[in-house]
Amino acid sequence: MTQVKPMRADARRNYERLLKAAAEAFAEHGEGASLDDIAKRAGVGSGTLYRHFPTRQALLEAAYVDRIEAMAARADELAAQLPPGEALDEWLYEVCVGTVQVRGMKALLGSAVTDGSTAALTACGTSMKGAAARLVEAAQREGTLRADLEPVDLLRLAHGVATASELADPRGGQLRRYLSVLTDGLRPQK
Amino acid sequence: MTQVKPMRADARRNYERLLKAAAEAFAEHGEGASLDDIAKRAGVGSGTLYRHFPTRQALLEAAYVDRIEAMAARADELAAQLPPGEALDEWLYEVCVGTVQVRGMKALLGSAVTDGSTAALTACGTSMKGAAARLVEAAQREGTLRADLEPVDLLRLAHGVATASELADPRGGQLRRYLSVLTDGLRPQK
DNA sequence: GCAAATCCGGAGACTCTCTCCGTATTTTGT
DNA sequence: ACAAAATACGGAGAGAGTCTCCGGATTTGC
Repeated sequence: MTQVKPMRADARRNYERLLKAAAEAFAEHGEGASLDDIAKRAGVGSGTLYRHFPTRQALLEAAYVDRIEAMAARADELAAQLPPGEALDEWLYEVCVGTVQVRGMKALLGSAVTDGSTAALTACGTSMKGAAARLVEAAQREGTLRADLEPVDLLRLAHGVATASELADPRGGQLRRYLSVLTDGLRPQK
Repeated sequence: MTQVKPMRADARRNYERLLKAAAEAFAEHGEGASLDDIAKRAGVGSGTLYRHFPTRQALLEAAYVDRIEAMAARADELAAQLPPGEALDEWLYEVCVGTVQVRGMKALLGSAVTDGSTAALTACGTSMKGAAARLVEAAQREGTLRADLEPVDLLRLAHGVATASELADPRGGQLRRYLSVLTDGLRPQK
């Protein structure tokens, strides 16, 4: 699923530089980092940036695919070593931590689970939904997760908890407490 | 707690016009509406806008105080006609609906419950926290609400649920379902 | 090595925010 | 009623970003 035609050498070089510059800039200034500034850091014209990454989302995603894939992979690790319900809880926690700690991640994960967004069919959205689906199915089978929720619902709710926790403390000090409300609410009620 | 010195006549007139224009613009374009455009709609120079409302938050708050106060008052109405736990649930639902339906409200309520924000001590923040506090205390006394949550925590969590629900559907179609996860999680667990 | 294909750069047109200060309006004092 | 003092107005313009456009530079294929 790589380029049909391989990229021209200079194009590939600039692409890589942009990715590196973007990662730095997003880490430093958050999702709102200046795009022209990223181009400058990469030693590239702004036209080049916009050609490779037509939207901020596209750049954000390209800069963070690795982390996203790691998160998704982590779901299976947890599934292998914990009972389904606990695996899900722990995974949601880790997702929230990533959302809160990695600047720019929130916007990316948010748009990945936004219904109707053109970004809905992005790679990272697919990975995360897939990972969530595996945990969700197991937990529902086990009976420790309400049956009326789909994988994407959990991702959205986790996003909401991360948001709430940022209101209290940008560094996530309240995350565990807020998340526990969510995880309690995820259990089937008698 | 009105102006110490009464405002000059033209100042008051412009203030009112700005408020009306702002309400329209926020309703139309959301919290990000152009401020210069609001000034233009009001038939006023941009300097005048910034003099009356130094920040976007200030304008947002001034434009929506009424609604916020109504929300806060609604808490007491509900408390008077429902058992504490249900009153709280219903109030949270109404707050979320307002958050989702009234464009610009989300930003306002969000900053009102943000710790460390200078906006933390705004009038609307105070009203909402006060209203929440009354419901929370009653519900905790009754034993239908976890003891480890403060009023402001609930406002933040509601904000998170509203956010999650917007990811699914900007018109709030999933709000009830998502909120039910929160309200279930708010019960003390055995 | 050369033509064709591809990609680059950055000027520039827009949009938005926010400040500054000469000018205009209102209020006050008599 | 009128001048002086107090107060408020307005909009030009600086600054920061976004995003496009296309003449010119690079790379590739042969």
